[in-house]
Amino acid sequence: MSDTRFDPSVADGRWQRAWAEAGTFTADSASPKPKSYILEMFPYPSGRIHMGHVRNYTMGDVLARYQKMRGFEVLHPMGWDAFGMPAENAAMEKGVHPGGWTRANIAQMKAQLQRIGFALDWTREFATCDPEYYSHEQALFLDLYEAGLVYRKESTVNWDPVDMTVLANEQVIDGKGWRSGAEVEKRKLNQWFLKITDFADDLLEGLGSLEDWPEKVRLMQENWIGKSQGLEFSFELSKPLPLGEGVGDGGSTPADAVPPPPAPPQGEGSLQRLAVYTTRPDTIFGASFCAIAADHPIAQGLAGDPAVAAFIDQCKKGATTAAALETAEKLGFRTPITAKHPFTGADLPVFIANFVLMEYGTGAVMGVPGHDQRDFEFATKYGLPIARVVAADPAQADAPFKGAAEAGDGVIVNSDFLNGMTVEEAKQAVIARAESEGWGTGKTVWRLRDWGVSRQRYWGTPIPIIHSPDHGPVPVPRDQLPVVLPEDIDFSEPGNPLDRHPTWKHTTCPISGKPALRETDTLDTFVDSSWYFLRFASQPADKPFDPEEVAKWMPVQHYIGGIEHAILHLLYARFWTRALAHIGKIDVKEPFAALFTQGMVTHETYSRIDEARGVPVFFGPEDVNRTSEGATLLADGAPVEVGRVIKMSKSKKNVVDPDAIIARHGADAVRWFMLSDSPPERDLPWSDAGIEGCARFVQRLWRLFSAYDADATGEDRALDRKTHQTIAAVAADIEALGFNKAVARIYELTGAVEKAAPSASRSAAIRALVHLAAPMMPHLAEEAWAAMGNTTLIADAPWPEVDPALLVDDEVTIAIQHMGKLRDTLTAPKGASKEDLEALAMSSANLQRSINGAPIRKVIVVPDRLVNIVT
RNA sequence: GCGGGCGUGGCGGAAUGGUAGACGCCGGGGACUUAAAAUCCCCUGAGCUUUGCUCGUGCGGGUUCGAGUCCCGCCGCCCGUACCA
Repeated sequence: MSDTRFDPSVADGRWQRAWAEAGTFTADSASPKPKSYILEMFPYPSGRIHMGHVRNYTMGDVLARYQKMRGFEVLHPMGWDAFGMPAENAAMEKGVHPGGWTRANIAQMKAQLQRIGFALDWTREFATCDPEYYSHEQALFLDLYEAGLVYRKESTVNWDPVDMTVLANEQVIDGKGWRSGAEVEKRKLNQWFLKITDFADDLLEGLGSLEDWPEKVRLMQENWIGKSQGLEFSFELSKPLPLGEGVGDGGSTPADAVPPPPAPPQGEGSLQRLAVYTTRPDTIFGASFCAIAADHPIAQGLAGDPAVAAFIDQCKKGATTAAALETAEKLGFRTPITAKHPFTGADLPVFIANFVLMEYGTGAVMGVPGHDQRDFEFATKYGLPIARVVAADPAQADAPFKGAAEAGDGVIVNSDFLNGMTVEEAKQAVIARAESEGWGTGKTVWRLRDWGVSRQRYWGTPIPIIHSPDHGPVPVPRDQLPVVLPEDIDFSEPGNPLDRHPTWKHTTCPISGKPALRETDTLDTFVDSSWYFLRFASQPADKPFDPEEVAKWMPVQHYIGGIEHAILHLLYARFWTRALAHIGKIDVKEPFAALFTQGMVTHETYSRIDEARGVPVFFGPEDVNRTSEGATLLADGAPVEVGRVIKMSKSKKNVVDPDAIIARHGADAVRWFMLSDSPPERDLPWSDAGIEGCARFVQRLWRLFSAYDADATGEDRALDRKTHQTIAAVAADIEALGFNKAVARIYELTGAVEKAAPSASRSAAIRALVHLAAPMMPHLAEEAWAAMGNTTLIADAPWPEVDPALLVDDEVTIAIQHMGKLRDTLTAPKGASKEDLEALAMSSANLQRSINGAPIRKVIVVPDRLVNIVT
């Protein structure tokens, strides 16, 4: 070892080739070893790997390499979530083919990933746009279709009339299409849906078993599923209402389509009853009005009145953000209709109200101002009675309200037969009464909607359905799969190119043989990512996966990705896994045993205010000279404002390109930086000083490794202890995903070894350090391992054994306190008796000075830790 | 509004109720060098009457021999979100 510098530009490539040639990270499902499946969320092939990817995959890589060293057969695959809109946008803007654009991006990003030296099993790589992948997806879709989990229905979508395309909710900005800027229209289209609601209860219940998921994600999913229990019942209306035009379901999109609300019971050509849903049937005696949504059939029926129509219009204009809703005023329109209270017979006024949503429950509510804050505000504004029906105790039955509704628990008052019951008892009593008298039923309502999977786009998995003139929608026969996307495609006009293609959609009915049309919609890309982890585990040619192979690897032991997928992707994958289990394809319900959501990579921003326009102009870090005092622009040497540390984004120009950093400092320095300092779930602020420090440490370790002397003799017990304690601690930290702490331990041991005199212990410590560094800085570790004369790969080496006897020190530092304040520290033998420790403490001059002769009332001794004297 | 998270040096952050600030970055001083880079050593929470003492983990209380950690009440920031009946 004569080289004084570690040269990553040579070493990185050397070891990356060595791993590839040896198949070091190829997972063998036939291995007798215990299995470990480590997975990071696969990337969309946008064209470039960014720092967020690097951080995400580095964490998974450390786990994968560590698990391998611990004797597991590790599956750590990588692939590409390759369908989706950006490819079509590129096709429209640059005239390239979406497939070609995607393939080129994949090639580029794969090369980038390989330069970072990730321990990936590239033999299992696939892209979701491979016909080999999506053909199996089509087969699974048909399996679910046959199991009755797929259905078709008319649903409203956001339609961009200029681009002639459907927009997701996120693509509608202020009511206009994000690309065209055109006013978005509501359109009704026949769309395919997956029955995720069949699994709502199971998906909710399953969250309880996911102990290694972040509490936050479980709560988000719980809220999204949104289970509530209550009573659905109907009021008799004072006068029948003629049915008007425009009765239909509310606005919705493919992503969260809304089934038509249960139609209120109807008389002949009229509405005689008003159905409402409440989670507080116990408060029914407090109802003083009813409120219906602006698009409720009754409101629509009254829309012939210009005043009603105007009010409905006003409701639709309201803002939808949470912040806006919070301050939005409750608005109502009093209709001439009244509703008869089922117990008191009182006539309650029926309002059209802006705070009632057609999409939830029945689109109508009973208003109980005393015990619902919205109803309280509404009643206050429109002078409606506010009755108390729940009180802290019966004596408070007529206590006044203090400016707000009381939604809490208590005892029922002013409520006839419910008086004296608890809230819970009264709920049950009212539901029982309603059911026995036939005017209502107990009901569970879910927020979760069925999953609309139709997309009017080219670059996705074709939905394997044929629309027959005689037999309606018919599944494509299995022997005709896959339905492959046509290559000759024209993006020169707006709209779905599949629909416009001259021949593709023309086929024959599988039943009658008569001419028929293919479904031209493609599947939501979330379908692609709902089962890719199964395909990684097993990829036979003739079917989506082999259940026995899948069983060897699943569930994923560590799933790592961004919090932005907390709901949709993770819920859909959980649903899809359950659906496959439901039809007997697999024997696992929860795909991801543990989930980890990593923080973002952030960077400070550099900007100047453009005087003319009054807006900030941002500069990239490469154009700025940053010192500890501030920052100046390289171009003119004048200062720029150093802004907050925020997520890297192109618009703020605070992006750092991984390739440039790797070229400069090597893969290991970047990997080390990704693991250092910040806890992995928190944001990681990128800084030049930080990466330079990491690059320095790589060299510092290299110098230490270069000083390795296999023949050194002599024992250094203290260093042996430090070594073994560090091995154990780093292992525990990695297993807990506390990478920043593992990094700190390695720094500590490095410092200790550097200071130690040559000995066999020191050489052993250096060997241990090479192993500890191997999962994090694999290129450096391999280079050092080879230089030490090994002909094997350290990636294949076992994690060092720990001698338990060396984990405990034989001397400990005892804190000497007086009244809980530190007065001295003394060393004592490990395991010294309480009496000895007390005597030792009393010998401390500092302690005696502090006590100053005061009588000792109590002595607290914590063995091996401290002595506290109380006076 | 609701739900979740966070608040510790100049910065990122450590700390099973038991020595607050591990480790890294920045900064200061020194060694080596003709010089620079690289490297190495020392210092680096504030203050004071400096063998030591006082203060100090967002604020105010409490529990405890002992609180960054537990409890109660506030404040601030971040993320999520659904006026869900």
